[in-house]
Amino acid sequence: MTETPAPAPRSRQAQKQASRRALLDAALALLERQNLSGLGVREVTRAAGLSPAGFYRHFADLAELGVVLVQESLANLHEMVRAVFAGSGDPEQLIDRSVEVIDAHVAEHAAYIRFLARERHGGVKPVRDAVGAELRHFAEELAELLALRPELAGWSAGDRRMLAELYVDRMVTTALALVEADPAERAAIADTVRTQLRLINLGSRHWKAS
Amino acid sequence: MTETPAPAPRSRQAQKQASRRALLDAALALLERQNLSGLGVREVTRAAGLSPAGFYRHFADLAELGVVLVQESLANLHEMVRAVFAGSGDPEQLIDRSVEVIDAHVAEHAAYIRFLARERHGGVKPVRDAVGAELRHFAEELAELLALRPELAGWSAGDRRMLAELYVDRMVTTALALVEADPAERAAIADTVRTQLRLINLGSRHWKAS
DNA sequence: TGTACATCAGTGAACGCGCGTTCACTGATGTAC
DNA sequence: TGTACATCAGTGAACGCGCGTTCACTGATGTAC
Repeated sequence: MTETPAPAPRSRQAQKQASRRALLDAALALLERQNLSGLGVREVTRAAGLSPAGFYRHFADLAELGVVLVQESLANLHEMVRAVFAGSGDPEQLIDRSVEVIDAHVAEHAAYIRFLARERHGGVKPVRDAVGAELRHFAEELAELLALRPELAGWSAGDRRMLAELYVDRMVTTALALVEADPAERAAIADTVRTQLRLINLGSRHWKAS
Repeated sequence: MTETPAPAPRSRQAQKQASRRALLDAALALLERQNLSGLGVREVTRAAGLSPAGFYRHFADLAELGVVLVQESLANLHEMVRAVFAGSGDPEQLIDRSVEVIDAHVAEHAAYIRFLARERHGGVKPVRDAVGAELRHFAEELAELLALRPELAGWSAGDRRMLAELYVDRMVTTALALVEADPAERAAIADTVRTQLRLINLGSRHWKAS
């Protein structure tokens, strides 16, 4: 019989980080099946392997934990959209690439997407506000990227912003639809959104800035 | 001193209806500030003026009550959209009228709209499914109405459905944005969606059915 | 019209339960000398 | 390197509380004769 190795001593900081991570992960997993407002402190600590009181070493309450999850959910969104726009410039290719990226992102981070869908209009105000602020920020970023595109030269800032919101909204809705769909439906959803984005692109090509 | 009039005797049926209505209204009011999954039976009966046990004379649980609220939320949607399409045919006027109707509807039924927003992706499956089914039904109805429009003659059923989903989605998102906005922002939101719908309309005019 | 019985929406008390939060504590990690 | 003290993440017990649900009941409404 081999001996169980003595537990490697961990720095206090690293140990605390690990517990915090465990709480966040446990909460995220539990939130796949319920709302944040239905979640309990004891439920989370039980799943994370801590005592109930341990929770308060990391967060004042579940809303605070929720806001952290919102930030994590949207953290890599910005690099994603920049990556899409960095490539070749044909709008058709851009649309295809966007949909691919969304599809891959949803597959990889399903729990985060579901969480955002639940809490975007959910009953916990600080979390709801955090989601709203992040999405607005995201639309701004997209509007800036649209300003660089030759086919939109001469558009007013307001019109660019309007178009950015239209795109963001379509993408968000698609992500939510994908995460709740069974695998068989996903290809059809992706097809539909591709067509819709093409139609929007067609409209913007014929748009006359007022 | 005038006498308090003796309480008018109510039929049992009418009395039961009134209690049921009180439960639904109390729940709807409470749901403006929280999720269905955070709502309690005792909380609802307290607000409705019944004893906790009284709840079970009307509903098996809160999910059942929630499904009824979903149906009520969307009940007059269909006549609304038919009324919009029944009028004069110019697409621009149609867009203006649609936005006006949404705006008025949101103002009048804010609590129902907020409820739908919360529970569309919420943690109570029967309710979530009910919302999804109703919105799908709504998109189908719109697709049928689009089939009658001369400017879309020759479109495939699939493309009409795609366009209907795009419109429905934009309208739903707008309704949710309006209900959460303060009055000062509402005009700007309505302006933005009008512009977006015009752009989509422009795209569909140049759409070549494949 | 009057009387005797049936119905059933709503009650109030009771149950066991899991909740959020607090508290003094423990013991491993970290630090000063 | 060794020793004495400080820190503080995590514990376990305790608290009071409101919850969902059940139950036998009450009394007004409804019905049969």
